[in-house]
Amino acid sequence: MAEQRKKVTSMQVARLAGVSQSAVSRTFTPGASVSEKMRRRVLEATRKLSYQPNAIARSLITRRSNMVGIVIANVATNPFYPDVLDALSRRFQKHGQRVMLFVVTRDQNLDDILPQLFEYQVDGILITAATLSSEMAQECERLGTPVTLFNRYVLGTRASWVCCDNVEGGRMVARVFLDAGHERPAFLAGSEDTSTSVGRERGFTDYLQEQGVTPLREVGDYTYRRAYEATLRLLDYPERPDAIFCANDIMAIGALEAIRSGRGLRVPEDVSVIGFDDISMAAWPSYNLTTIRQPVVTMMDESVEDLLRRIDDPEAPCVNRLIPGDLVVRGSVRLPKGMSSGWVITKEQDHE
Amino acid sequence: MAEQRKKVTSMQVARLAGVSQSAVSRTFTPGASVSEKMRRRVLEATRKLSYQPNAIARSLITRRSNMVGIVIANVATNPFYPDVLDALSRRFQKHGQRVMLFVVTRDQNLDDILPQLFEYQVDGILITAATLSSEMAQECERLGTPVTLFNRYVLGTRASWVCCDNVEGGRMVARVFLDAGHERPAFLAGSEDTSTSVGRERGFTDYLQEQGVTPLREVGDYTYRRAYEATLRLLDYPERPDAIFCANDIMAIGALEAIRSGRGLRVPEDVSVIGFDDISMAAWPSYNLTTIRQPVVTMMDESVEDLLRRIDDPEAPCVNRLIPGDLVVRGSVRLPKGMSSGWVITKEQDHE
DNA sequence: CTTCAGATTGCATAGGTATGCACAAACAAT
DNA sequence: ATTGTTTGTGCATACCTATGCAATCTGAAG
Repeated sequence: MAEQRKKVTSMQVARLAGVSQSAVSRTFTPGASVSEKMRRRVLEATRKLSYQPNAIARSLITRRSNMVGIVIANVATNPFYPDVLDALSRRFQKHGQRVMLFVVTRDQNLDDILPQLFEYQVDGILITAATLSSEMAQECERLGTPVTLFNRYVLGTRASWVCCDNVEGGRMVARVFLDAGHERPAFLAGSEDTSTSVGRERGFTDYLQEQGVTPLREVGDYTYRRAYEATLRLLDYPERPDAIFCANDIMAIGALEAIRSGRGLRVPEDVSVIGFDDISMAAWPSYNLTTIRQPVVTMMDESVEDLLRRIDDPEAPCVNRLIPGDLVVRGSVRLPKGMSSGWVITKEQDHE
Repeated sequence: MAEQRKKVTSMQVARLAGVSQSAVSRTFTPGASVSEKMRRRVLEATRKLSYQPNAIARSLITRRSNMVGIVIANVATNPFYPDVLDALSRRFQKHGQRVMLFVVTRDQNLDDILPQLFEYQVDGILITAATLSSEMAQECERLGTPVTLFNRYVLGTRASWVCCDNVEGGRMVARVFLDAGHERPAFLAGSEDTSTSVGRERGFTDYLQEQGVTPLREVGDYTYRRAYEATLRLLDYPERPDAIFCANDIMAIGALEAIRSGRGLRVPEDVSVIGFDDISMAAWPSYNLTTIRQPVVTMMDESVEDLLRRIDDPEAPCVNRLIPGDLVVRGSVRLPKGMSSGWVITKEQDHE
């Protein structure tokens, strides 16, 4: 095998096989019309030259890059998202789409990220844990690039979104707290500007208000550290809270650590804690965290399926899905009568 | 602004501005020769049409895709890697390289992944936590695509690698155990086929053997769950180990949980535990894990810098860097005389 | 006014592949 | 043998941008 520095092209393969360049192309195009004999000759020459089709050139002419953009935030701070990224990316790979990845910070503006995706002619964009400005949504629409939001939503734009029902999740938590006899619940918010934190808070607070209770409140910014500090502040209130709902699990774990190690209190005897997500750490014995489980598999299935469908058919309608989460009962919460640890309670079920 | 479904090209911009297509191209090529007047006219037309250069077409002619491939394993099972992915991807973005991501399983063969990267003409490849077959290494070399391995190494191929000094890390751990008076150390291996686990074990075991001690051994496969189970087995040995070195932190945490919650023993009174990586969870009060800190910032800086350099200059030599890690002393280990929790001990320092 | 250097611009082509179209070949049905 | 049908092949072109080269322009020096 000769030393070849230059890239080998379909033309060279064609020459070696004594056929036209079209024949080579067709050999690598599924469904194209090629005789078995020709295919064999082409593949033989391909092997000899170690030819590799050039996807860039193909994309240029087919106007299909077979790349999707994934934009994701919090990948390093919230264990929920590595799981999501892993699974999403595998699903796309399986369907023959390569992934162009952009890692952003939560507050970063996507207005300088999306243009880069457009430059590379991605077939679709999946945005996770970040928000789409309405100008950018409009730009996507103008270019005909489908966008799907995972765990965020936007109204009034032609974008799909798949989201856990945060409001209902918040309500479920409030109800458990009250049913267990807690009197001074608190909410530990994530990032103020995220629809997830806002939704979870609204469900939680609304339900409590309906029952005449007003929760305390601190902000943990969706990080372990800020949640730890915020929890210490909560515990120093004159009327110390006896139950804390944290807007995600990683904050709930920060809260647990602060309660036990920072203030020497016990969970759930002194303070109950409930989180949101059901990351795998939540089940570890040290935390044994009660939480709202995001229906993450369904969410991923639906968002990937939606994006692929809209790539194939630009006229396909957008999907807006709100999927309920389940309450997973573990040891970090004082139990209401008739409820046991290990239960998984869905919205429909009643537990009284 | 008119409804335009079709993609707008540099040709249309040129027409509107009354200039040649070359002028448009030069306007968007840094360092090209364009007068200020012309540039203004082109930008004006660009704005009017919302023109966006097509990176695919550009790549085709420049033979530079400005994309690097990142191949990563374990992203969902080991919190160390989301951190790495996050940081690597940001670094590449900052240097104007887009990231094409492939998430693989540890044991997955890269032989069907790398060709996909070649198809897309990536300028370079960074492989993390996965191994490169020698045929593939050769293929990369033939194509002139630089490859850098992060936390793995291969010998005898033209690939760079940047790696923590696993052997030396293992030795440091062995030494701490013996200095603290432990008599029945054990090693909890990661995946048998990874150079990281093998290296850490060799350093650990060799040092112990030199001192006449043979450690027990189980396999935790680099996952929390398997490590939990493996630790239970270790603890059931007739001669129960009094110190366990886990090949990474997530396994060490699994071990801690198994020791405490699974068997009701105390750490470090009954069993000392040391991990490897220093993920952020290691510092959480519940674990307070002594560990070998991977010099991850240096490792990332060097591997990114290496890859970018070799992209710019194909003749640049490969880099093979073995960077020592530091021992971070926390509460999960019985302390040798004269050593305190909170210390960070580097290889050079002596601690006796 | 002439000359010349330097800056700017357009022309034409290249980069590697896919595909419509026309044509050829093979084959079946009369 | 003739016609019609199906299948396979090649030619030529399109996709969109970057760039070498020649042509033109600008302005300063002589």
